[in-house]
Amino acid sequence: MATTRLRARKLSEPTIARLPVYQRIAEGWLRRGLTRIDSQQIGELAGVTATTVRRDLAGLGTLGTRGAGYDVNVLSERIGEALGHDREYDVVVVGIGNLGRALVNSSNFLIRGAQLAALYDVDPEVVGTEIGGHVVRPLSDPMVRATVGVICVPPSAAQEVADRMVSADIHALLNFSAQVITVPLGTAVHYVDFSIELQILMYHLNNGTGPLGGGLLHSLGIATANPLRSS
Amino acid sequence: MATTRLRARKLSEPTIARLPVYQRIAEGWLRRGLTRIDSQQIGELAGVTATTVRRDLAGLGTLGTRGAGYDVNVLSERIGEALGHDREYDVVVVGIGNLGRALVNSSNFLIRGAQLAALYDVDPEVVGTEIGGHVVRPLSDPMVRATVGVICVPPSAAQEVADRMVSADIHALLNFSAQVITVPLGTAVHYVDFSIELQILMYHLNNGTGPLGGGLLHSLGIATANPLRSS
DNA sequence: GGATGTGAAGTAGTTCACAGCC
DNA sequence: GGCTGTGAACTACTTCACATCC
Repeated sequence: MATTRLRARKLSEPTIARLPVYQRIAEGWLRRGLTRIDSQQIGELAGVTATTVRRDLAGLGTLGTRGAGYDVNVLSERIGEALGHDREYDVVVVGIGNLGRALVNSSNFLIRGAQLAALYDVDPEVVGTEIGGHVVRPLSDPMVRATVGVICVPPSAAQEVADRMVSADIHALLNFSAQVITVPLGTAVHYVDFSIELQILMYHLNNGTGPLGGGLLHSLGIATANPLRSS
Repeated sequence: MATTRLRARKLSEPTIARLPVYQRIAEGWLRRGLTRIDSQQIGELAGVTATTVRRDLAGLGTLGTRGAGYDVNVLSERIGEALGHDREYDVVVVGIGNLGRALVNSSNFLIRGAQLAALYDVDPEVVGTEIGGHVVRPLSDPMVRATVGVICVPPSAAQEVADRMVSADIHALLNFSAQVITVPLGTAVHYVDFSIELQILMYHLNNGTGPLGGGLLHSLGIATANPLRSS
């Protein structure tokens, strides 16, 4: 076997969450014409220590050069490989309100192998309109084949939409509704909840602790989302 | 000193991120007319173990009843206190595109003490229109007094907006733009990045690991956002 | 010289297992 | 009997410190 492919050393969950940030930083430097970066610089931009950066990157194999840091091109490429960006992921979005529209139109959402497969909504005003190069379909239509389902509907409709997606053999859901949903084992649900971020910020404001207070040098920010398992 | 008020046992970061979820669960039961819940049930709904739930809640003082679980009313109230929901937080939102609109109109964003103070945008088409009961102001206007600033502008404008907010004495920022920003020490920045959630999902899809694979019983979901410190 | 990559140490968070109370 | 609250054990992640290589 070649030594290059399949270095599937399994990455830790915190590492996986940081890699996209490092990649974005690398691309930023690339755009500005810079070719090398060191762990110290990445760390400052990402808000973590240089050691953490090095350990995270070491998990992808040897990709730095002792004494000279990392080549931003190599860096970006290897992170992409590790995260599986060389594959294509078909994404369906259900619920084309402001949020759904924001996601579809964002230059930052459907990237890195993720491509839009279809849009659905129930509102007759919205169905038939074209957004992001796709005509919005009625939710009553059969659901197209896809790998990832994005739920942007009001809480009351979230479970039903999730059920439809699971029936359509979609086993990775991104749920933006403030609604805990239940799915069969083997289906992954990631929750994105803006209000939780806000609440965490409020807690720290209220307590003078954490990222706010003067104390800490590297204010490690906090992530949120919430998981679920099946019944 | 009284034993009740100011049980400021400092909570761990993961705990803080889970409390809003527990609270939402409690309110869901309340709405359905149920009055008691146990750690097992909360855990199943939140996607964590019962032990974790109990340890999290123990941090708020004694609020359960041995043998009988938790009173959902008390639960919701105490979590609210712990997170500082009894105070009011003025929020300004800059960038009233689809995302800004989605946030302001969401029934889930400006809750629990957070209240909208002002909206800003640069687009003359948008300035002057009314959204969520507030007239959108031009960004050139002086920034109102507020506790939290929400950044929903394109990446290229993010740093400038952040600078404006910091000048206006806003020290807690929620950044939805895919742009790493720099702020003085003492200012907290939380990043919300949809694409990172999607990328984490893609990683797991690609590796059959984590929340997806059959193995784990409680698929612990993963949070994202990213922190930063100053220069 | 300078920055990576990594054993070893330290810290934080989770899970076990059970005593304590209703 | 049942479920909470918690010391003790364990696991995971981070940080230190330095040998290693360019």
